[in-house]
Amino acid sequence: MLSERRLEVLRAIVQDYVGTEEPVGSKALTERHNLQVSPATVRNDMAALEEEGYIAQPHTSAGRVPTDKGYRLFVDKLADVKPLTAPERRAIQNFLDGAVDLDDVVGRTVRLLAQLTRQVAVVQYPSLSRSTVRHVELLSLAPARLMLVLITDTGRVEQRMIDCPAPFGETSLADLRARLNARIAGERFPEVPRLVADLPDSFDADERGTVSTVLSTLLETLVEETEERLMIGGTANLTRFAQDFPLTIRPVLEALEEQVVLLRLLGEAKDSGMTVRIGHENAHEGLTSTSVVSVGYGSGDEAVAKLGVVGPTRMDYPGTMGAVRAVARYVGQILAEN
Amino acid sequence: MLSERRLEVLRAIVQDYVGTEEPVGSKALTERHNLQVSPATVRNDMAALEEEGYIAQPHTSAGRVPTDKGYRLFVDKLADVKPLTAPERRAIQNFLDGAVDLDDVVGRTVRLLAQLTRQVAVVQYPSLSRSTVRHVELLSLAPARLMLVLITDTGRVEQRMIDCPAPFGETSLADLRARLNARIAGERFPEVPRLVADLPDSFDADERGTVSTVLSTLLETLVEETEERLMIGGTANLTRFAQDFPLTIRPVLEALEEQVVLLRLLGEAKDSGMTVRIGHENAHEGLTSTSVVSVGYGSGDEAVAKLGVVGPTRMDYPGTMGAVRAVARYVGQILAEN
DNA sequence: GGTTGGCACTCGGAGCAGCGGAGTGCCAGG
DNA sequence: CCTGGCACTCCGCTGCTCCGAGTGCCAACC
Repeated sequence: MLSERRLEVLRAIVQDYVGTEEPVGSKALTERHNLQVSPATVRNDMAALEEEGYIAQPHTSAGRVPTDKGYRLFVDKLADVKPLTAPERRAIQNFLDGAVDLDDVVGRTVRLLAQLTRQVAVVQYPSLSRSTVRHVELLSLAPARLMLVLITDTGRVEQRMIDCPAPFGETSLADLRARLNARIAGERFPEVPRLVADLPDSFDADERGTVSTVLSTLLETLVEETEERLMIGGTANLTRFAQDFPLTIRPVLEALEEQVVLLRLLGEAKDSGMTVRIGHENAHEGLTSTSVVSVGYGSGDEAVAKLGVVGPTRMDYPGTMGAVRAVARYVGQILAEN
Repeated sequence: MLSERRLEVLRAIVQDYVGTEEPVGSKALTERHNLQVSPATVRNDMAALEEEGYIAQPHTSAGRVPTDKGYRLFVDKLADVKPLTAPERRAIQNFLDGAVDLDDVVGRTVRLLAQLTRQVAVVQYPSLSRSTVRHVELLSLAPARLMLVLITDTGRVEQRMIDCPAPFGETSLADLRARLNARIAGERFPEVPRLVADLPDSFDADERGTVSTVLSTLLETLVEETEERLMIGGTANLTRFAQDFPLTIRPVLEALEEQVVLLRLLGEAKDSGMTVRIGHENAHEGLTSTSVVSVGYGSGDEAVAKLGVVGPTRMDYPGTMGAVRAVARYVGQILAEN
């Protein structure tokens, strides 16, 4: 177990390094933090911390830099989430309140988060599987062509084109629409398959094909990979880390373009509470020198989706965590109002 | 007027520079293109081209590089749009055919375009003002809370929350919904304001307030800045130009994050035919060292929106133009099928 | 007049040496 | 266990030379 002072030294190293972006030496440490001990003592502590793998030196005669393990310890034990200032909170509120629909909410959230943290922001749309059905609409576009529109309590709208095996009359359509809504409106999505299973039986044989097609399209929207959507922003912030550039930034940009990667990233995070994944803790190899701070958000107690930021492992964790948590809270409120 | 051979020299310079990314000298030119003249002659031609402002040298003793004006001449006079290969066209078709809804179409198009051109792709959603109304849906969420859902012939779906001045009954709602659709379904959006202007008059006084609110929300969706949406992708391609990095890439990324900037950029392009804006021809200052190749796409003759790519002025114009045109065509087809 | 080879000149970039300074590890003394 | 002192390491900056690609110009040629 590390002594209290050594932890303090680690904390100081992390803070300084995050601030200056340069390896920090023993002398600078004693000057900027009043550790009440001499540089020589700090050097001994540093040697111990390095021994344990919490810090490392890039070159033999350079200062120390925290390792992933060091950041881990910092986040777990040494960092307090930094609450936002009152003006910041007001700004969030004002900015989000102007949103006109879900796309707008998500879009604004991304921009907001990117601006607050000065990092890349990722916001997931509310998951269908954790929402309830608000309404199902069926429109006839052509004699044998329907459009299915699905609306959730979180404001998400999904649409699908349907080619029917046979023409489907207006009255039958109204009938199907009514019965569908009667069964599933207000219900949670995972329940839907069970609730509609026997619906085709109550239709005439010549309509049953179309009804089945509609239902299978409906069910597909729930399992498909398109079920989960997300939006990212603030990629320009990546350019703030000018050192060894293309090498660092490129794999990150590539990873960010892969929705699948991002979804998996968010999926790995805990459902409740904030998750911080540091450097190599991220499975994707393009993201081994980045950290991901994410948290679930939702209108009620339960999270309907996640949001977070992606940044260099050398990031201001307390501040970032504070911003992420605050934004998630406000987004939850906005969703609840709708 | 420049002689035939000098134009040929300019073409060769552009092609070489685009290929090698390095200033091209007179000797290299004569070797790689069979110009049938000696380096000395080419030097004279180069001096003339430089005099006219088509090329420039980065440093006194370096090769020549095309200027924006040089690229302009190249694109206008010297370049043929390069058609895609048959496999490429098949790939496009296959890739786009799997789309399930409009978001998916746009998303796939962005990825496709980014991959084909190896540049940043921008795709605008079909503009509301150039679409026709397919259906308007009104849902009651709470006694005095409605949701308006607007569906266009291009598959776009817009939603808005509406707070009513007074509770609005189910039958009145059905009535309003029916009348709204009767009036505007199948009509072009710009006609809508005219078509619904007198609608409140036919309702009872106590309902008129809500009807007006609904209508004004409907009309707002048409003028709002959110009317135009777009999606971008392929930003990782920016990292391919490793030289003088952060300086180049950052303003571009920043510009790309500003939807407004991008919309203006696409808006400046011609409605029909392909538009190429080179370097300083772009108003936005972050984009003065990039070129934008854009074209309208649509299900019929008329363009409903635009798509394009953003890349360095040093880009393969024939290839890029070919890819952009081809993708626009296929997207138009897909939209027409829905 | 346009084209060509020759030639002197320019200048950026690679390669190398020197050195200054920040930082370290270790040791002896408090 | 802490501290000051000291020798050592090594990164990175500066200044230097040298090389070569590329140019402009000129005289000769067709």
